[in-house]
Amino acid sequence: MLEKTAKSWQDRRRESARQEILTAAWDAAREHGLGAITLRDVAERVGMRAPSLYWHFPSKMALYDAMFGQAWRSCLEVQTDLDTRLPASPRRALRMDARAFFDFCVQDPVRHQLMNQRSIPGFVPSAESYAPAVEVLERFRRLLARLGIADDAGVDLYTALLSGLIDQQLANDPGGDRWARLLDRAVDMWATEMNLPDDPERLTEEP
Amino acid sequence: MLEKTAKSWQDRRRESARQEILTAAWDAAREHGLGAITLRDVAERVGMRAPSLYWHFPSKMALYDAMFGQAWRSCLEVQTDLDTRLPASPRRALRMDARAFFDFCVQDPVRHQLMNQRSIPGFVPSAESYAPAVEVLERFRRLLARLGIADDAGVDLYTALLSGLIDQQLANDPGGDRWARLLDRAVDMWATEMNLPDDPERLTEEP
DNA sequence: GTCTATACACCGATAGAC
DNA sequence: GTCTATCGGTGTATAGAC
Repeated sequence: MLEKTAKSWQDRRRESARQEILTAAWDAAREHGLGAITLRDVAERVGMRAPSLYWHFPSKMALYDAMFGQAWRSCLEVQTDLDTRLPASPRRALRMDARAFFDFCVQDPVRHQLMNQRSIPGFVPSAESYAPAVEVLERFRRLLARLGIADDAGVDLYTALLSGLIDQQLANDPGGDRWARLLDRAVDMWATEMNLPDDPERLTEEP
Repeated sequence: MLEKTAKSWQDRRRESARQEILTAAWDAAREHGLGAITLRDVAERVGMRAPSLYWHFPSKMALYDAMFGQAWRSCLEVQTDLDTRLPASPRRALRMDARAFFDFCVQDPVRHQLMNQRSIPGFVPSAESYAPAVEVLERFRRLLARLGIADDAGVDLYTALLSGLIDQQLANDPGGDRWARLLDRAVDMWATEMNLPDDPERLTEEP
């Protein structure tokens, strides 16, 4: 059992090196733009030469892929941490959930670009890196199911609304709150469209 | 007077060359991705060498900028052409207007990426190229004003909703209609939020 | 005026020495 | 593991052909 999970000294050292490279890559992306990362720049930030990175990552795309997975795993963690703290009121729970996702995305524009836009030509996330993204959406579906909403089209409408607010905020008012302050109103508008009861604590009950 | 507007033979020839290069650039972008355009590829498509492009465009960014302006001018043309054909019913007018914009964006993913996402590191549209984009939004504000809506926050909510539907359609169901078929429902949801009357032909009249 | 040839610095990636 | 050396390809500047 231990042999399976325990990591050797080499493995941990290797993992730490990978992590250092990833951090440097995020820094480079935030400084010069996601699509403007260069391996020479990343290598210099960790005190290496560019070819040495190839021992840790098989290609530049693999580096992007690791960043993608890291971002979505971080997002999933934020969302699951929220599960225990959601209020009983459906609308208030929705508002808090939306706010958490909105803030997470707006907080790091470059991360959001990698997570939610296909802007790197030729980059396609691996199944492993994509898994936490699927899990985030699945978790949200379960939340809605608990609120009595199982309308798939309604969920699609919600994702469009939320991602639209995030994109507009980042594209047209970065650092501001012009769309951030519309979030509650948007969620309520959608909740009304979904026939979610207005305020009471209890969930809707189908006849 | 004629001297002012008429174009010399050289000007027209130059304009035609620029247009040929732009078309080749669009082709290259659709084939390899917007951010993966190379000047050598574009030049080859028009039967030139890469450095020759520099007589027509001062830089690669200027090429992107011309494409950006072309895309938004085309979008503005589609929208203004619509003005004369909008139905009297506010909701039906809104639905038709939204559909025209949605279709225009979804019809060409690469064009949409250039118009509405900041995915090319270092590219910032010039004031001249940005002007028709502003005009499209202004025209929409005027349309809403005619419908009795002057709520700026409401307009922001609308742009978020519409752009969100477009992005989701392109990102998660390219070539399909999973979000396209939600468009009317979304517009109606927003119209209700804006207290737009349900069906009658006449516009709302403020006291 | 319109384009080509040449050149340069930088890119991702590979081979092989240590 | 990390290095040096190197490859083909990139955007771009410039000199000069016609």
